[in-house]
Amino acid sequence: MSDAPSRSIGAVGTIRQALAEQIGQGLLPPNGKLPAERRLSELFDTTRITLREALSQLEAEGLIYREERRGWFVSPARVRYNPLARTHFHAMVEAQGRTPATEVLQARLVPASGEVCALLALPALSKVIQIRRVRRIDGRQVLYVEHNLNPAYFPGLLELDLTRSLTELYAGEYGIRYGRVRFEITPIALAADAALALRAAAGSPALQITRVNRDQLDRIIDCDLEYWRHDAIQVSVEVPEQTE
Amino acid sequence: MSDAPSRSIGAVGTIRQALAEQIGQGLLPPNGKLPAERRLSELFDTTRITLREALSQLEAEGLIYREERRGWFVSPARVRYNPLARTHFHAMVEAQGRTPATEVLQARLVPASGEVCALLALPALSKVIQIRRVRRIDGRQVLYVEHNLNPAYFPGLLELDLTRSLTELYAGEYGIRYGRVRFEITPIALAADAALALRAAAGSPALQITRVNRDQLDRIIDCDLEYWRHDAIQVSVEVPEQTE
DNA sequence: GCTCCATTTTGGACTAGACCAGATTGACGA
DNA sequence: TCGTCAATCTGGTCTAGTCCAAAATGGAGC
Repeated sequence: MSDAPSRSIGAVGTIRQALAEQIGQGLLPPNGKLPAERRLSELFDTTRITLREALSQLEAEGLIYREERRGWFVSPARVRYNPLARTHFHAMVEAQGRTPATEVLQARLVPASGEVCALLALPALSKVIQIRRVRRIDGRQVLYVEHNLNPAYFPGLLELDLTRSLTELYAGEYGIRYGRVRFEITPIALAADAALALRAAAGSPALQITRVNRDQLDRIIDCDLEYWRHDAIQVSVEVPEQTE
Repeated sequence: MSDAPSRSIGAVGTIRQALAEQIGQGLLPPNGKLPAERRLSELFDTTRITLREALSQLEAEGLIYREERRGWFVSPARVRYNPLARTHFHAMVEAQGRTPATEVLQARLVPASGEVCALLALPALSKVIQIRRVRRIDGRQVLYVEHNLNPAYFPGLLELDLTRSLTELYAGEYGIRYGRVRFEITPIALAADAALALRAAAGSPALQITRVNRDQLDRIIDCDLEYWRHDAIQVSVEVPEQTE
């Protein structure tokens, strides 16, 4: 898009371009594993440190990703995500020709953290229903979510099948539909717990999306703390209509 | 927020925590420069490579940032940014008690790129008014923007003072106000041109925000390609009201 | 065919340097 | 006082390894 730098790009740049080109040509399929670091460093006739520097840059660009102690893989295309849309994860992913999956890690009633109390506008030390889940796209863990529900609106929810979409549960069991939404997006590094769930290295680049959801009566019903692998999504917000 | 890992965190982790703690305590002021890498590596009794690994992690977390060949600095607090709001950059920054500044790099009539044509819904090879600017907060370059305006709506704009807010120019000179907005947020690595303008290293983590703006008559008037230093902002979207 | 265990492979972390080029700085002269 | 230039400092890049622990693998035994 701009003029090419005339000066040499160095070994790291060479490796980066070579791998990027191979990926672009489709020679390395999405989610395919790259050769071992040692093998690649031989291939490019360099040290592992230099090679890893190049891999890190490709990771930052979102072309490849790493699974902790498991190796490097080619990033599939990003999924478009509109936090304002009321469709649930499965519908959104399937609409884009991909295969979603959800795994429940924990579901329990706990004292809310200070942050969550503030988001839900609850008094200090309130209890909330906390649900932790990992979401996959085409088998790859891309999203770690912590849902925090105001228990007043969802009696007996912990007895239900939480593998189902929460959106469906809300509507089917409680007659609650999503209304207004507020959300915040912050680029961060993955903390240990989220990293573990995503099979990523702690400190990996990620996108934190915090949502506060209201129902059709404008009551705050829950908040989600989402942690996305940074190469997995493209947030796309289209406001249907805007009133003055 | 979760249980601490019991196993040793290693040298990198130790350095990370030590620096994070010093920054948290305010011993290193925002935008203050860290000691030279060699000095820090002596201080922590390790090699520069290991030290740089720790600095990179802190960079990923958004605690520190780097200026190309100039050193490492402490990141100031993030600025909240609502891409749906119609306030301009200066107003937004000042409202948060910070000092904004804008610099115009280029302003000219050029053939639009394919991407820009698509965003503006213009036929191929259309000309657009391209304005490239760098925005600062408290002296630090945080945003590189490329505005692309449909020239049909802005005759003679290139003769005007472009240091002023575009929002003001639109309203004052052309009677055009912002209406509906669509935007996309993607975590990327900085390309060479944006990196240069932001005094960052090419490949640094960044947030790309692409906006397509319409006026009060719902005509597409321009699109912005924004590149933010990833530690500088927190995107915060509050939808005022939502119609079905 | 399946489980379990030992071996091998692989990524994670770290050491101890070197060389280069851009940025900073301070001394010198106009 | 100010601008120029040279010395110095500093980050950017790279070499050539080592040690460790987790993951993958493949074979033995049931």
